[in-house]
Amino acid sequence: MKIYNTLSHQKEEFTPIEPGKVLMYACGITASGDAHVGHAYQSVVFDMISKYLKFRGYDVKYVRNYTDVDDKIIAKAAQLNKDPMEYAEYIMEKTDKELAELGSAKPTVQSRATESIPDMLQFIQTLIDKGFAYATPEGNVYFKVSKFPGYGKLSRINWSENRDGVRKEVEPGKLDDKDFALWKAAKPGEISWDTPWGKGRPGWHIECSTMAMKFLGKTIDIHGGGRDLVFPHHENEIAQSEALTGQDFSHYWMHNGLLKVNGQKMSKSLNNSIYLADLLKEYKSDVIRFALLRTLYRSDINITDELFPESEKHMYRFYQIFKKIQEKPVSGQEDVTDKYVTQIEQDFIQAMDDDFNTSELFAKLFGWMDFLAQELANKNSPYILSKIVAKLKELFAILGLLQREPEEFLSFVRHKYLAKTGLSEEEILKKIQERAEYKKNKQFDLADGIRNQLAEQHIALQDTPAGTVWDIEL
RNA sequence: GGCCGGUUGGCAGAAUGGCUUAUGCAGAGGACUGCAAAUCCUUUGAUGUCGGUUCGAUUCCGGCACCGGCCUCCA
Repeated sequence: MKIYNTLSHQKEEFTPIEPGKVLMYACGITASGDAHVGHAYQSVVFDMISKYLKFRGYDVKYVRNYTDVDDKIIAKAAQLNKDPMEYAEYIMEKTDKELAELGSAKPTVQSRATESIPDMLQFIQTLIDKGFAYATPEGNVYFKVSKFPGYGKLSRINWSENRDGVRKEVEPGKLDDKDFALWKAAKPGEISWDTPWGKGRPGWHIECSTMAMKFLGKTIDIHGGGRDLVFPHHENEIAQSEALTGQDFSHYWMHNGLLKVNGQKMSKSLNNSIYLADLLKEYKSDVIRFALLRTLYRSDINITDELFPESEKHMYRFYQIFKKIQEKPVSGQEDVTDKYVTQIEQDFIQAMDDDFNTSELFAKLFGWMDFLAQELANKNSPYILSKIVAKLKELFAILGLLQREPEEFLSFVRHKYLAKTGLSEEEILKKIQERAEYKKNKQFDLADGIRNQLAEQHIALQDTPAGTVWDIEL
């Protein structure tokens, strides 16, 4: 299988360090606020990757961290007049719940920065001993970037020609403005840990390197995160890790794209975030995951007003097809069905093996769904449709899609829209009865009047051989 | 200013040195229907620009234009 490696800027054949095993680390969330859809994207992408690798037979160890101490958390907690650790704890619990509802499995190890402080201190001390880092009288410890020749290999940043845009922030004791903090001295009253350099707390980058090595080893197979982390976070992780061990930190670097809202970058500073909790109130996880995975994981996604509704429409149709198949008496031939099922799995693997090409996969999914719909209409279908559905459910569990009871999904959506119209099911059924009378008397104008009136409220009436039924109009 | 990425039909979004450039939405036509809707079937429509390499380029290379990201907290 092929994986796009940010280090080489191209797709590479994936070869793990140890055959059959994958060591993967993905940078998670700083617990400084509610999770937004960007966090959801990262979680969905790496969840999918780890599940697919497992499906392909790898023994996957996937570590994902929470940053539970940093400037933002301290600032936010102070603003709320809360203890920073308690505040971080609250955010992490909330986020865990939301991500679970989103359908992302817990990583093999979910680590927290504050649980690995001694490991970080040792990491930093070794860097100092090796001459890669220095402590300042203020109690900060910086990594000496000029000592690490490979600096910039991930982000291809070129310091000698990159002076203009750099923030010239005064940090006393820092020898070179490209050096970055491994350890930060605590301001009076701030949360801190005792160290040989004074009271302080970790710099941002050190925790990921430390935890990746602690749980996975000196060299790992895949390291990932959002693309906004390439520089400086991942570049700095490489520098400090490889300075420490003298070996490659990670063989493959994978970065998911970023989210935009109506064409504008979504960021903390612009304050235009869409929060996961709000999204989950409105949409089932299938809808969100489908929307996020329709494009390649490396691409940016622009969230428009149509993105989630359109995705919901597709999922509604898919579950409707599944439901009809559920209700259909089972018939068909094993051998013919098995052949089709095998083909589905082959096509699935072919798309996913190509750097997790979910876009191509969904193109095929639409084809499979069309096929099911066709065969559903075919009275003499030679296929055992429920068996095909079972295979689709098995495969799409990897993406966290189509796992629900169809009726659960359908009625959720139906009731959501019904609530918006203010109509009850009883009222609609009454109107259908009323209209049936008009129809019987061939008073089509009056019958159509009722139908149009309901249509305005996005309730569609459908005259079927079995009578008139209603459905929401998405 | 530096680095990176992008520019595919009305929109979204894959792929590819030639064979029909996916898929979804929208549009068109049809089946079905009292008429519709839903559903199903069929279908129109695109590779920013200028050069180069090549028998042949949307695809490879280079210039240009435009857009975006990063260089500062960020998934």
